[in-house]
Amino acid sequence: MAGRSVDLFQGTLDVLILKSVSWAPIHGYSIARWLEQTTQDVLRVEEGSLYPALHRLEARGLIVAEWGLSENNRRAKFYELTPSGRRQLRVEASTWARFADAVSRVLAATAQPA
Amino acid sequence: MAGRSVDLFQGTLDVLILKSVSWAPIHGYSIARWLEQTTQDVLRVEEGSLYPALHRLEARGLIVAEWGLSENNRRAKFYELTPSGRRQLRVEASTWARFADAVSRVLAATAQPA
DNA sequence: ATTGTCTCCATAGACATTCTATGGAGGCGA
DNA sequence: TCGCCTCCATAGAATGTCTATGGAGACAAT
Repeated sequence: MAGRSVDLFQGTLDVLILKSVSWAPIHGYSIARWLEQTTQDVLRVEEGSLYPALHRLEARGLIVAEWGLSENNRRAKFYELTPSGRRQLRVEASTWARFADAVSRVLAATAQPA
Repeated sequence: MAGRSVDLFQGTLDVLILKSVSWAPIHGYSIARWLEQTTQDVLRVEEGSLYPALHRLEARGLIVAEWGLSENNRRAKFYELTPSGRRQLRVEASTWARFADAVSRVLAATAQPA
């Protein structure tokens, strides 16, 4: 059980993607690799989740895509944050922090009130 | 925006409930109140989510129910952890911790690797 | 040249969970 | 008796993630 990865909790993928594309244009496959690497394989994003998510974010105008060539000389779509996407990243990161803190408070509670 | 509550991320409700019932028999309505109170209204559990979740957990044998009378003299179903539920609480709490830590690591990252 | 492996994109379909909306019944106080 | 609060419950919609699958091109090895 020690090394298993964790299924994503619904709603977290978007903010993870927004963060991944917040520095420089990056393609989908690379996003997945970076997330796995950064989290030591705790977060594993399946392609069947990733690409629909990217399309959603693009449709909402939070990221924009452009075709290019990957490091390995392959056709790849590079995504980048729009200004609106950058605002959304801030919002969702702060929402996540509030939420995670609240859950932690519950799980750390040692007794219930009267 | 400051005081808004956060929709639950799918998958977190179970562990919150298991924790809520981990001390003494408690009924559904009271679970919702306790969660709101403990998280200063950040986590708000709707009844349409709560009761189905309780039934799910009961069906899985993680909690057991017994009818009783509430503090206000009303008919209420009191839930309690089973031994199997207590084990599950440990598992899910640890899964949550791993997950939350991984997400935090991503959101705190300041640069992407080569 | 052929084969295999890896990269990269993509879609379909199943599945689980949470939400909104709604209803009802009983206790209690005004 | 009227209204509010407590407590349980279900139906239906919406959403997002997963598994499974496919395809095509780059590159290395044989």
